[in-house]
Amino acid sequence: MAKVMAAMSGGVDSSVVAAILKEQGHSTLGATLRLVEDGGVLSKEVLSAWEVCQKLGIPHIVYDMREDFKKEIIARFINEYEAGLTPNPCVECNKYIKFGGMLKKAILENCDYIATGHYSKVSFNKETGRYTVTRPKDFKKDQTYVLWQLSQEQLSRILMPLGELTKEEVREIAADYGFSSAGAKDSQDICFVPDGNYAAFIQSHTGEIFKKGNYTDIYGKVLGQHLGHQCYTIGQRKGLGIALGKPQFVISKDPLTNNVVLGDEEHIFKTHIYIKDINMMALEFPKGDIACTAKLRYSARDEECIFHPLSETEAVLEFKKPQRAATPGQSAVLYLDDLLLGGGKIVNGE
RNA sequence: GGCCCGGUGGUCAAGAGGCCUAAGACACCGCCCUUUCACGGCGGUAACACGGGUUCGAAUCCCGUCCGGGUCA
Repeated sequence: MAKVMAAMSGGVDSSVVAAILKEQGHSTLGATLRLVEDGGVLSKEVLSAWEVCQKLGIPHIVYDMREDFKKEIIARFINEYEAGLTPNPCVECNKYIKFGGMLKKAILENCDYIATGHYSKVSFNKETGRYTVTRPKDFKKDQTYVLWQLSQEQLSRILMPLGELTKEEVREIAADYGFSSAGAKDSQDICFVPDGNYAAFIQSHTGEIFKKGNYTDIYGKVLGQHLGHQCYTIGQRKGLGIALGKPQFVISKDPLTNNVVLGDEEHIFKTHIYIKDINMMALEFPKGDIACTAKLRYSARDEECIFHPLSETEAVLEFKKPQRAATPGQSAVLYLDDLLLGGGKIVNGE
């Protein structure tokens, strides 16, 4: 049996992970990360995780990773918005924090593995000699999208037991153990922006006050004023605060001129999406085209496309059907059926 | 100043005496969805500029006030 560190957020999923590991006979310890300025070491999340560990009779450790989180995640998040991009903080957090800093801590504790409550499967393919991620049993909860940046080294030390379970089953297990989180809601906004107002977060964090700018139509005609390009993302409809008689969507935005272009939804469908910073997981970086599927947002469906490599880190995705709102900064994640091939960051689409 | 138009919810806009306890669209708000930002689904708030008339009955007709726009010296 192995020694495993369970990443415990205090929620249902990670609590059940700890329970399963213990049940399987692994030498298990729970670990909770302090990432943001919150209720301190006695925050609700930490207490909940501690309580679960008490019930299971396993050790519980709290790691203070606020500095790393601030440097790697929050700073990057802010910089990307300022640059006119729409960041994916959860993807970065997995790469740098959960399977970065935390994995290092686990190794220091002589753990063989780190386990998380992601709904995804990790396995080793003997034929290719590579570790792979595949979609979970509960396809509705599929979280493979946020894992595309992980390296082989990281994957070799990761367990994701919830890949074999449905959310309902997880809740039942939690209830059986009497975990207080069993019935808790599982959705949330950006974890470091609890009220969901990321624009206010950036401004209070940097002391900056966003400059108002112009909404224009696709021909450049000024339609009205907006609150700063950072407040919008491609494809956005709600929250524009401007009445034009029909639904209007953000077509594009420019951080330099602070212009936000609005128009009909048809203008945001593109077939060719350029991506960069590609990480291939299930295979070596391909030399030629690959037919696969790709999804451009966490809660989007993956759609058929051809992956045309341009360099070792760049490619063009050519979709059969035009895709809605390919957004610079967001992740494009590639699949072959249920297998996560890898992914990249969207540069633009046309 | 004279004359002429027009003033309906946050915006645009139906309405031309009873069918209006006032349509619709967009916006806004709430809930759901969601480990990103978004999309989406469902629901909700909200108006006849003001004061007098006419009429059984007025957002709709008349008069005045106020406010816009135009026009004439």
